[in-house]
Amino acid sequence: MKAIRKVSTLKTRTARLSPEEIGRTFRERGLKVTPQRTAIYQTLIESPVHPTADHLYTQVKRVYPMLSLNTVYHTLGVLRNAGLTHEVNYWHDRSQFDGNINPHHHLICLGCRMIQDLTDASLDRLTVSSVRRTGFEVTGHQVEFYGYCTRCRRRNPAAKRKRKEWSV
Amino acid sequence: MKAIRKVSTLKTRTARLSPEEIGRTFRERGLKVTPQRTAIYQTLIESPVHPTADHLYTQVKRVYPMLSLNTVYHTLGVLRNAGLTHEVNYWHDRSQFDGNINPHHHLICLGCRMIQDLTDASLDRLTVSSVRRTGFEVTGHQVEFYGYCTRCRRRNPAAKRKRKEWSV
DNA sequence: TTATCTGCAAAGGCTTTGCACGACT
DNA sequence: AGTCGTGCAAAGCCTTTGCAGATAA
Repeated sequence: MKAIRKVSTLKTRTARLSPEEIGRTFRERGLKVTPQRTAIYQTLIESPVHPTADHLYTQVKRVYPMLSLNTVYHTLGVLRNAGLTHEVNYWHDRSQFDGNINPHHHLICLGCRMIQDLTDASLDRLTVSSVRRTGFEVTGHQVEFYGYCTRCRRRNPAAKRKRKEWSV
Repeated sequence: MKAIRKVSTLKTRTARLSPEEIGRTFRERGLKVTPQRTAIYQTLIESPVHPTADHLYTQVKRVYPMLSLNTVYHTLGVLRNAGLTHEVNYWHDRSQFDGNINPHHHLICLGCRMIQDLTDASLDRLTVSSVRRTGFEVTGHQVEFYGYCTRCRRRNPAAKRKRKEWSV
């Protein structure tokens, strides 16, 4: 596989939605509309940095000084369950280690959290030409495939699957 | 880009090294050779599941009942600094959220931990044919490019870079 | 011998849970 | 009115730090 030549874009600023649009989004998904929740979501989608809970807390607290960190966590959980946000590092609750130091990729089961190595020379050669223009120096890359392993599929077919809190 | 047709392999069992080979590996890198360390590393590289610290602790404790969890963490840190292991989810110390729910990929700065969105239709279409044979049902995927952002490169050129504890 | 490793204990940081009050539908 | 959200507090979990004794080079 050669370098990817298709158009790709780096997003430096995300969507800006009005509070009204956010309220509509919430109601569509059956979420109550509150000022804190609206502010947290707005801050999240406008942030270019994939903020932490504490980051959002600090930002939104400027507008709502009574805000508690707990509410931020709770709200993020609600947004996640509603499919309005993803956790970038959703396995944050524990570190996992990989003794394979050769380039490789991962198959990640969303059911049982199993991570399996995938070796594929084509994936090893992925590049994105547009990145070079941005000044970002790429030193490596890795592809993650998400899904369900055989055992989890047997135990829990797609039809009856519940969205796990850590799913993407 | 079409489905990748090159040979790819799923690793179900990892390397098996003798204690002597492990000892040599350690000495080559200036690490002391101890029974616990050898056992932890051997368990790590033989594990197909990308174990957690606790997982390794439980396993190795069967052979060395006096083993402490602290030693496992310390050893993993040493192995990581020596380049003998990577942390799969090296941002485990905090959750980060992404308000962009469209398919996209990430540029991750190992210097400042910045995560930037990368939209690229070609990357969106990646598939690995060999996965289908294994019974793993892929529901999504994502590419992570690691490296250094412009600011970190200016502040800390490649030549003087120290390996951060969270680097891959 | 000397640097470093191990194990115990305690601390630290982030996240979740429980509960009462308040707000949204 | 009823359900759900918010804020405070406390607990929980994982990981790191500090230190004394033990071990490898």
